[in-house]
Amino acid sequence: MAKDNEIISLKNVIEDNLPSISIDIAIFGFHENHLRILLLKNKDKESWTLPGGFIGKEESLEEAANRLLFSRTGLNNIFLQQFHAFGDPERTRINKRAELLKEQYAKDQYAQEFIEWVLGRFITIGFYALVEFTEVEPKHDIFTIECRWHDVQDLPLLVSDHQSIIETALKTLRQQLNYQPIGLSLLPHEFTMPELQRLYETLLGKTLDRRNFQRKMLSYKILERLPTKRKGGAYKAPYLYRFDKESYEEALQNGLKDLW
Amino acid sequence: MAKDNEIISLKNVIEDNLPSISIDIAIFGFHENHLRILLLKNKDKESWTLPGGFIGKEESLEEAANRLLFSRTGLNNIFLQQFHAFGDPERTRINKRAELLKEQYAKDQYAQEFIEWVLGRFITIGFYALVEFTEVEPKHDIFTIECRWHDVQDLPLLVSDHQSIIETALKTLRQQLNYQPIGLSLLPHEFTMPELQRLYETLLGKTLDRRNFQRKMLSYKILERLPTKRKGGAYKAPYLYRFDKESYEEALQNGLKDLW
DNA sequence: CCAAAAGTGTTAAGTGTACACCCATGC
DNA sequence: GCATGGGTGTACACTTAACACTTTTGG
Repeated sequence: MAKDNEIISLKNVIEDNLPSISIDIAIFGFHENHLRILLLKNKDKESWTLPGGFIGKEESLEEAANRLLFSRTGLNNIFLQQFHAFGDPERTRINKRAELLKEQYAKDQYAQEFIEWVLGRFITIGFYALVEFTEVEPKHDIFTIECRWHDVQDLPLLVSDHQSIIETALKTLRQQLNYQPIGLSLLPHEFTMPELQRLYETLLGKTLDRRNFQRKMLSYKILERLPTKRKGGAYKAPYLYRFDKESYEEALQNGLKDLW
Repeated sequence: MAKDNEIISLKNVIEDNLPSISIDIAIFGFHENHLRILLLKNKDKESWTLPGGFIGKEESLEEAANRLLFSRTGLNNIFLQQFHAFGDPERTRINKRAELLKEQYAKDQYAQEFIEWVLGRFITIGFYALVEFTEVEPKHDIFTIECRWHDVQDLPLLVSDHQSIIETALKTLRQQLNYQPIGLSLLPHEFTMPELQRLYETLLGKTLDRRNFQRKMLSYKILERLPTKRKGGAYKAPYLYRFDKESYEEALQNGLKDLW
């Protein structure tokens, strides 16, 4: 049975949001040389869902996306960008999440209204976000039972067209590698050159020459080499770097002369 | 006063389409070394509007965009691609088109319903289309009094955020020059190298070296030189070329190694 | 001292840029 | 023949790609 505040929030969903339109966000993080994506586990315990939600009647798309991103990660001021609208009429024809809710809240009038609303056709605006992996505190919502990272190479069963949304997001991410501050967004403030290289290699799906990578990266003049080195690891200690945000964004205006 | 079929069509607009979402299309053509865009003149005789419309309840975004494109140009199978969703809550706060209609159809119940519907907030999915200028037969709709080409360098007053939609479309067009069959879509089947160069120069907003342009273009192996030359003009007759569609699309997979 | 990783240097091959030259056409 | 535009060739600068060598660290 729904708790009071859940009932109220379900009722408000219809009143406060635009109909027929939703937002889904592919939230990417980078950890241990793997690109990860934040997913929510549905109550059916089988399928997973992209974080997402609806657009307030007085909210812009970007405001809504930032609000939704914050509610899953606890983060603000994150790189977030829309990349595609998904509007196949079949995409929300079967909505398992809502069907299950319908049974669960069978005696609840507001919930039933909500379920009818949410079972209708939706067009979703896909966003992708890039976050620093370690800063995220995943939080699931009332429709789901878990929120955690998945390797993009090893995705679980996803509802509706979310698999395809993720694939499009990844494709966009790769295409924009030289036009968006992707390194700055996915890595911690301080990182080593090999770490940056692993990120590029992961995103591009191929290995790069260590020496040429370093030279090219430095030639962009967007990195600041710090006096400290990373101690503790075996072998020679690598320098630490930090992005010079200003130079980075300036350089991205024309794109980092392509590329590998 | 509205004619019968207009009343019916207004009523059907609400019943047949998704609420809160629209489509606007920036239709580009290239003629006499100028990039043009197809615009509709509103009944106020002052402002212009992008071609657009709504999405049928069983239609995909692409189907809707193609239907709308056909209704303004008479063309099918045209290069058409979504590029951005515009969702500022202010963007449709003032809708002159609907306000004028409201007066005009004051005694008409269906029209009033329609006007209320259309005055609400809309999120619009922006598409851009590339057409062969000479093949288009511009047709205006019942909300407008004229449909004609405008030079993108010399745009008239536009409603709402349509100016900004056009600017975003142009920016996207330039960015995708090496990744989409833009030449093939905007030029006639047969064209000369200088004509192709003018197109690139216009899109990029800068002049290119004639000789290097030719060499680079030919190096892509996407052009077929025809035995005939363009007669009639003054001076030396240039060769005619035609895109090899298959090679072109294959080459675009990896992008035409950049670029000018 | 050795292995492994990081930093720097060198060079040949390839690409881009700027320009010189020749060809075709109309007047 | 000359002005104009179209087609081809070439030299040079610069970038890229491949690889050698040196330095640092833990064991």
